[in-house]
Amino acid sequence: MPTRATEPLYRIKADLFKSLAHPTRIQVLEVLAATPDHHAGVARLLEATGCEASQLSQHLAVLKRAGVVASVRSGNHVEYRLTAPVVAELLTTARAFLLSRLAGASDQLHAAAELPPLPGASAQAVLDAAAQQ
Amino acid sequence: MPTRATEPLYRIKADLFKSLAHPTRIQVLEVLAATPDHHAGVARLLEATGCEASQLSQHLAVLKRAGVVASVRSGNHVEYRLTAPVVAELLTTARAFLLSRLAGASDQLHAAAELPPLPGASAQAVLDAAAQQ
DNA sequence: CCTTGACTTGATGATTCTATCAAGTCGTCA
DNA sequence: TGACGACTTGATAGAATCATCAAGTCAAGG
Repeated sequence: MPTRATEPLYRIKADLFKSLAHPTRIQVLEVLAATPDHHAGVARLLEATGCEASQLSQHLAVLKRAGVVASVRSGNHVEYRLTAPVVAELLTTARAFLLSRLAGASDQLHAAAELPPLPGASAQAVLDAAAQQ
Repeated sequence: MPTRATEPLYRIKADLFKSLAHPTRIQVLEVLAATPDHHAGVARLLEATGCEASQLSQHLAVLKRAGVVASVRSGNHVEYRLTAPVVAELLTTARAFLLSRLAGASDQLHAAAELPPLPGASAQAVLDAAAQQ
């Protein structure tokens, strides 16, 4: 039970976003979301983030406390996994927003300059390009 | 241009989530997302959040810096709006996760106790009930 | 003009987060 | 069993965030 039942939803939601509000933790979730079964070992996360073991461990603890990931000990090492596929959706939605913001800003600039957008620089093109990774 | 182009995406994403990581800011976004055209005046936000004007203003500034909302001055008062509909989607996805977590926890408890779930307490039922608000 | 209302901006102490380093746990293998 | 590897936990100094209060801007209305 990661949260108290008596807390209002907007507070719980804020805590969820707070658990995502760090670059290293985003990197971790991106790695997990990128694997077919949404899990990975600590070693994999260590090399992906390039940070110190204890630091990674603390960030993983934050994600675990938030109920975003869960861990399983497998012999001498530990595997982490997303607790729900919708977590990956959260990341892709965030990316969609960021890309729409870039595209929107670009469109705004072009509109302000009263020039047609460059070929391959439209909002859709940006999204298409990004979809390839 | 809310962010530098040279920053890696995971850092930009973390900054986005950081801008959402406060109860008052979530309340603001919920109010905006709940209106048909995704905008509302400061007075409306003030009464919805119940916080002091200067405090609200600072939270609005955070959201604006993150590019999540934009403001328009209309005579003597100011209107805020979501910069993109996908922001609302971010909130509903977060809620979907929280609900799936509750439902999942409930299912786990039932499984652990080796008892059948109560009628109306399944994951789907929780989601259905929540969909009504 | 100048006052008043609606917001925003600045400054400051208190709380919370983060990175670093030391120490601890828990399996495995010699 | 006892040393090593893989992680986790604790402690602490430094950085960032937040709430509060004072002061500032800006557009109507008198």
